[in-house]
Amino acid sequence: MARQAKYEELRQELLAEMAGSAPHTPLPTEREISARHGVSRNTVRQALDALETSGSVYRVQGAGTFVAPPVVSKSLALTSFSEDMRERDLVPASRLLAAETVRAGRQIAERLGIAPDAEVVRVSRLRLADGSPMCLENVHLPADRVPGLAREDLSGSLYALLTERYGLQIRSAEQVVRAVDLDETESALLGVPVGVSGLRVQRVGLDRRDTPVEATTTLYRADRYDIRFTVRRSRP
Amino acid sequence: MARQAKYEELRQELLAEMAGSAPHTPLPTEREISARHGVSRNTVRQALDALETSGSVYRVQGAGTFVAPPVVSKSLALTSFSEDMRERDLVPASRLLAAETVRAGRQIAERLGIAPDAEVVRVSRLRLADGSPMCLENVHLPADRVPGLAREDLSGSLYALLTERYGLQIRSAEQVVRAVDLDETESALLGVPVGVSGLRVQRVGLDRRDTPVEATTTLYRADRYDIRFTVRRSRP
DNA sequence: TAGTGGTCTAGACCACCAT
DNA sequence: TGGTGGTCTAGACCACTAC
Repeated sequence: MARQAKYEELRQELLAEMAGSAPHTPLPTEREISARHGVSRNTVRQALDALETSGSVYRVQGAGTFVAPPVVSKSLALTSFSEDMRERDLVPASRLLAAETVRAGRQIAERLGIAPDAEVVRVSRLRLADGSPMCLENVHLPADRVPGLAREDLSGSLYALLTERYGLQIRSAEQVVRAVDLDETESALLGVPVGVSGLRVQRVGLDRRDTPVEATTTLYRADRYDIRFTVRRSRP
Repeated sequence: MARQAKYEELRQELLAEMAGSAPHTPLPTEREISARHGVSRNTVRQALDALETSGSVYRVQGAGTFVAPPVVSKSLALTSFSEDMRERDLVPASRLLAAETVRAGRQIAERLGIAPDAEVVRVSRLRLADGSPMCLENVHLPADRVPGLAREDLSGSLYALLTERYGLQIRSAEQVVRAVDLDETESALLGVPVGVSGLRVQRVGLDRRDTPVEATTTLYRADRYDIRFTVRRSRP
C-alpha cells in the first residue's frame, strides 16, 4: 500500500487551516510551520509549492506567504469529462453513438504515432450535463492495445475502463483548442441552431512514457462551455 | 545584480546536451549528473523538475529520466502578443484603434476588483501577424495606476511599458477561453466574413500580490489561431 | 537590521522497475 | 536483487522586504 507523502498530508492540513481566512492573510513562516508540524523546511516548501501551483497561496520573497484571493480559475489539469462536469456542479451522462474498429487514416495515425492502415477503435459519444447535450466526443485508440473494447460497457468513464481493464494510465495530454463553425449534423446532435460556433478540443493522451494512447476530438457547445485556467510568467 | 541560480544554469546545460538525442534516450542518473556537475542531487532535481514541467523530459520511477518525444505543445505560459507571435514564427505588429479614459462599468470593475464608477484607461488595438489581422485586443487598466498612459507610445509591447514606466509587473493571469460569433464590426476589422467564429480570451493580469492590474479581452480569428498546451494528471 | 522566502548541501531511507 | 527516481532531514548562506 502506497503511504501518503508527508508534504501531501501537510498540504491538506494547511488548506483546511486557511479555509476561513481572508485573502492576503499571512500564513505562518516556513520555519514556524516546520517546527509546529515536526517536519523539515524542505517538506514545508514542497507543500507550499503545490498550494502555489494550484493558486491557493502566493509568496513574496522577503515578506511571506499569503492566502490568495479567490480566483475564477485554478491551474489546468487533465480531467475526464465526468470529473470536469462535477467540478462545475453539473451531473454528467453519456449516450453512445458508435463503437467500432476502423482503419486509422492519415490524420489519426499521425496523432497516435502509428501506421495509417493500422486498426483503431473509435468510440463516439454524446455527452450530457444535467440531462442536456454539452459536447460530442470522438475517441480513437490503437486497436491492439484495447482488444474487445467495443464490446465493453461504454456508458461511464473511459479513463477508468482503460485503467482497470487494460492497465493503461493516461498521465498527460497535449491539447489544441480552436473555435469552429458547427455543421448540420453536429448542431442537431448538440441541440443548437445551425451555423453557431463551437469550441473544438483535440487531445492526444500519453502514458507515463509519453507514448500516445488515445486521440480525442471533442466539440463543445459554445453557449454552455468555456475553459478556465491560470498561467504564470515562466522565466524572467 | 541577481546571480543565475545553479539549477537554472544546469537546466540550460542539460537542454543543450539533449539537443541531438533521440526521443526516449535515457539521461544520466540524478546521482551521476550530481557528481559530474559538482552539485547536490536536490539541485539536479530542481533542474529536472523544470525540464519535466516544460515537457522536455519525462521520468519513470525506478527506471530513469528520458528525453521526451517532440510535442506539438509545451506547457502554457503567460506571454504577450508579441512573444506569442514570435514563438509561432510570425512577425507581430499593431494598429492603435483607441486610447482613452472612461468609467469602468460593472463588468470591468468586477474583473479588476474596483468600483464601477472608478476611472480606467482603455487601450484598443488591432494586432497583426505577418502584416494581416490576427486579433482585436481591448485592455482596461485602473487609471490611478497608470497616469498618462493614453499619451504614451502604444505601438509596441504594453507589458514592457507597464514595467519600465510604471513599475507594474504582471506575474500571472486568469484566463477564460470561449468560442463566439463575430459581429459585423469585429468581422470587418479582422477581415473575415460576417458570422464566422472567433476565439475569445478574457484575461485578468495579476501582480506578485495577486492583485488585478489589467483586464483584457482578445478576439482571435478562428482560422488563424489556436491554443496549444500540455496538461498533466494532478493527484491520483 | 531583523526576518522572510530562495537556493544549496550531504547525507538517508523508501517505493518501484528491470533483470 | 541492484539501481532508479521519490521523499525527507538538518543544517547553511543568500537576496529581498519591511521597518
